[in-house]
Amino acid sequence: MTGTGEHERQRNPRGEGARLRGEILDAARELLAEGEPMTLRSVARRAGVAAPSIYRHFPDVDAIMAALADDAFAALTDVLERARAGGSTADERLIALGRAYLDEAAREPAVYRLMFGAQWDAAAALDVHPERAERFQVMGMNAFGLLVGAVEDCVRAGQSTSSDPRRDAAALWAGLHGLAGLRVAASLFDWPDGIDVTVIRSLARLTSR
Amino acid sequence: MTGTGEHERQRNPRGEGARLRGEILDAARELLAEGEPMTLRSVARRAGVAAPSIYRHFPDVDAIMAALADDAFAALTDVLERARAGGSTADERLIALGRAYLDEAAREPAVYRLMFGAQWDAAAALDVHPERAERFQVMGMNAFGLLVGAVEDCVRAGQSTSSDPRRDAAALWAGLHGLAGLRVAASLFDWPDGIDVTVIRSLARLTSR
DNA sequence: TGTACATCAGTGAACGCGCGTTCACTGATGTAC
DNA sequence: TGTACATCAGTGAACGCGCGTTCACTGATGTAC
Repeated sequence: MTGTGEHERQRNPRGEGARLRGEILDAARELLAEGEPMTLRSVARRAGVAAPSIYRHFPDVDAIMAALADDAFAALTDVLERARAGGSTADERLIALGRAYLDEAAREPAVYRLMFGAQWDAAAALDVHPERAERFQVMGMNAFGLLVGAVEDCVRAGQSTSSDPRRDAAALWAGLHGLAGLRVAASLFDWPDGIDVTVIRSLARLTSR
Repeated sequence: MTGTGEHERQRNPRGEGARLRGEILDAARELLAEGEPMTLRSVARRAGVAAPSIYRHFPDVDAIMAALADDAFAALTDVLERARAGGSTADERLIALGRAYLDEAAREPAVYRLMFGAQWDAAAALDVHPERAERFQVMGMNAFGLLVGAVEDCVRAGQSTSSDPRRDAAALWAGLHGLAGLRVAASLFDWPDGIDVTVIRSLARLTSR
């Protein structure tokens, strides 16, 4: 009994030290989701581990946040790619893509904010961690490429009047990002039903229905 | 000489103690703009004042942030109202309105994030400071009302095909919010020229040009 | 006109706390001989 | 098969620091008599 009543953590067996890494990330995600302050010590506490143990896996708290964002970018890209695969028509697929984006953002709003919330200013991050900033940019562009492709597909199928898919995909990205953010920030606002489809259809210039 | 080389602060004359309140807010705005940590002591330092002096004007740091947001909401509403007054046609006025929103957000992104960035979760804030949360909601709705009105004006003038101005104004709000946020967060992204007008025209369903 | 006093704006020192970081360590477990 | 040793996963105590908050205070200035 250590006095706190919490479960005694079992030390990981020999080859599996990396397991704690995952537990640290889970703990950080929990704190983020609960709006609790994220400090090295709070993460360690939540993970049920002494503070110095964090250093075996991360140089500092920022590295934990970066790892969280990395995972989240991968998950977002994955979700979007799967959404693009479903649906029978181009416009259905584009709408599914947009909704998947919104769902993924809503699933863990705090993590989404970490990715796109300008918590770490892009320009500043480029100075401090150029490789990290570049990786995020690449992952962001991959996701954006899926949007452009989906709009182009709709144009090709005669379901969008877009004359500049890249431009309209950028507008769509802004619309999705704004909707994702405002739905959290202005949760008391009475959002019209189907506002997500309204935004997607308008910005992608879909014609059907 | 106090050793730091900074200007010696002149104490305010008798009736003007409230002056420091403004200086504290300015200091907080500066720190926010620079991305510096905002603590009671850092604000006091920036204002050139001893830490306890803050208490004469604010009970805690959150109250300073709330005052900042209050001012910013007032400024936003003001800017939007003035934008609505200019322009000769309804659609010109709506576009001016949208651009004014974006300009105001870009002027002090950190303050804008304070207003709409879900830094303080609306639902939680409602528990802790009901009157503050309610005031923000009212001010947000005032600003939103201007958007709805501008879309309605365009419909009346035959310049928008919107059949549901409230819905389309909500979509427009999301688009503006997203554009404002992403332009800061993804500043390295190559945003197409005139993306702001593209978003406004699409979401407000403007017909002209 | 002079003076005692109240008020006002702001201070300096002190406190306890949680933080990040360091250090030498512990003790279980796999490995070499 | 037994045993010494290296490695690995994680710890506990300690440090200096900046934080929020309290307290009794200072000293200038307006006000009452």
